[in-house]
Amino acid sequence: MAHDHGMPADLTRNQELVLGALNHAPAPLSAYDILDKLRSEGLRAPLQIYRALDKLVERGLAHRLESLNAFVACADAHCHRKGLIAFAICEACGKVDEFADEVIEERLGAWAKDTGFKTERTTMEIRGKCAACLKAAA
Amino acid sequence: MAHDHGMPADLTRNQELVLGALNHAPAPLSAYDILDKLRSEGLRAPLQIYRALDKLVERGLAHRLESLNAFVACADAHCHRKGLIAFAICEACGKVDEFADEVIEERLGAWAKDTGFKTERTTMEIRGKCAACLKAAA
DNA sequence: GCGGCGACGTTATGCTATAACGTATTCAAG
DNA sequence: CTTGAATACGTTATAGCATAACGTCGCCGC
Repeated sequence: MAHDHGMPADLTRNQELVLGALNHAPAPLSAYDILDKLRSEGLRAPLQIYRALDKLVERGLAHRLESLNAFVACADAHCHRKGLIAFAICEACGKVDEFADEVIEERLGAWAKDTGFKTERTTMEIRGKCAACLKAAA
Repeated sequence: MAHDHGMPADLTRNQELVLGALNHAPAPLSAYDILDKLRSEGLRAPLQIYRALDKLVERGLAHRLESLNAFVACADAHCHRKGLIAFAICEACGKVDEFADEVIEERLGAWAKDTGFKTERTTMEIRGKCAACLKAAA
């Protein structure tokens, strides 16, 4: 497959459009960025975007990056990755790398257990420069 | 000391006021929350708050919580904690617990080394319910 | 003195997100 | 069939978060 943008079949039109926009973007998009890309499709209001994003995030098809107030498509289009996901965000090119680490997850779990905290959601975001940009700058 | 709010002596008036507001708050405050608390001191514009916050965060006296768009005083008023800090935010009472974990730091460092990513800043925020609130709800 | 620097104050503006309302569609139970 | 719940939709208005751009002031070293 040259371009794997397979999406679940049961998305609504708006959800499909929003996910499509995220899939084709090389970097995270804000809700308003997405709106601008989709005006030609008839979308007009921020709420149309936010509502679609809520569903997509809920289903694990997209992620919200808290430190950017922006969104990305899930790196793995097929499976909803379980557990904690970390994001590495390049401040030069904007690309986002997504990874999981069981050890980190286990450490956070241990901390929660020790303190009696009930975790509902965890965000981990690393800002910096990716290898490609470092190389290009050298 | 009953109430340890010792601050560095070289803060400007605005920085002192803002840090004071954060120190006395039981939960994170948004910049506008702070502004409202400080109107009686003569502060009027958001920028006055944001400028002070920038400096405080830069010096490690306060932290920004990305997932809340809000700020807290550093839990340890004296030393600027080094390295990565994780925040556990209770969605019931708003309290924030701040902790560090070398293992996590080491794992992220290893990931960065492997992929050639140069980390500049990391945010880790856990949302959930604290032990006290869980107990109260039971 | 003077020039650089950093903090300050003010106005205006831009970006991010949600409230509140009503409508359209689907679908299953009665 | 039809009625009611559930869900998505569209629109307008508004709330909440953050910064641009300008000029001023006071400090300090030269």
